Amino acid sequence: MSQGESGIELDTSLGYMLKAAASALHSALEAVLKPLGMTITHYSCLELLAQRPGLSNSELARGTFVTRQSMNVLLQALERQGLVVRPAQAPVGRALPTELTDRGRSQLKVASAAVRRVEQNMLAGLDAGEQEQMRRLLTACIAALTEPPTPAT
Amino acid sequence: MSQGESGIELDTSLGYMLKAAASALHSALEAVLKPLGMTITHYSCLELLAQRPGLSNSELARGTFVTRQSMNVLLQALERQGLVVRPAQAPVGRALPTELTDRGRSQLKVASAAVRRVEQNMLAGLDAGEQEQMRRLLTACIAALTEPPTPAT
DNA sequence: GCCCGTATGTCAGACTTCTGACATGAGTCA
DNA sequence: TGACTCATGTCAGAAGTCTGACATACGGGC
Repeated sequence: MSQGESGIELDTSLGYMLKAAASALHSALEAVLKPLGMTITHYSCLELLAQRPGLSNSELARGTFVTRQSMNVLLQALERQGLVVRPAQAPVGRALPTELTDRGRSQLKVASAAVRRVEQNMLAGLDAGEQEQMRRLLTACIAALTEPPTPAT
Repeated sequence: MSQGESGIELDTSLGYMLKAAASALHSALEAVLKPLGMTITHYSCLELLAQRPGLSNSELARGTFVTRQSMNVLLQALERQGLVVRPAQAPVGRALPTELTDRGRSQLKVASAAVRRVEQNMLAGLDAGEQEQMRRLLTACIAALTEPPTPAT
């Protein structure tokens, strides 16, 4: 069980554990959203639009961690289903501000409740202090990965 | 900026932050592995085999968080490239124990070093205590998501 | 012994996301 | 004004992963 010290120790590697946690969350979300006829990206897009109405295709893509091409495909589907609307012409530049329809808002309401239950379940064993600590740690990781590779101080 | 209190607050949602962190890590890993001609799943498979030689297709799939069908496609490719080997016949049951070849080990060595650098960069701002705390928190989240949905105590 | 449930390996097709490419519009600067 | 850069929307094709299905092998209960 211990013959490869040159590699990364999977059982304690935070990178691996981060992937494991994200994967577990992904599966749990998929399980509750599937009965509602929604995918995770589908839900994420609606949730994002509810909190920040008028986001463009590219902005939605960044917020849901997919490419703008993928988001474009999804938005066209959501538009066909009457869940979101986009103006035929851009008011400024090329960006098309997207808005939720009543139908989109009502679908989101059900999904959002289900997602919130999953998140609360995930955090059931953590008190407020631990949750705040976790926010701190994740924020630090994101910043370190996003910012310049290795800024020599 | 604040008109939707019915949904999940994205800026503080640990579910969203978890996804953001995993996405940032994914991008960073992709960036260092691509020049080596490897994908993340490709690398994960090799790393897993280095630490636990003889894992079967299904076990590798679980360890890398993909389906066994996807892992099967990958394993066939790795076999063609001479990075892993599998016996033609199963020694017991149907499971085929997979092993790294010398070529696989040598490719992994380079990739593993690059991945370790990314992980260390991610954790650069965290001391040993904070890293241990993060392990605890992530483990708790995984357990809560994996175990029974909501066991009433 | 025999049936059944579970786990595995594998093939085939569909779906999702990605990469590559192109055109449009805004801003900067000479 | 004109050239350049950057961001955006969109189309087309490629790559990766998933779902569905089937055959095989082990183990338990009858």
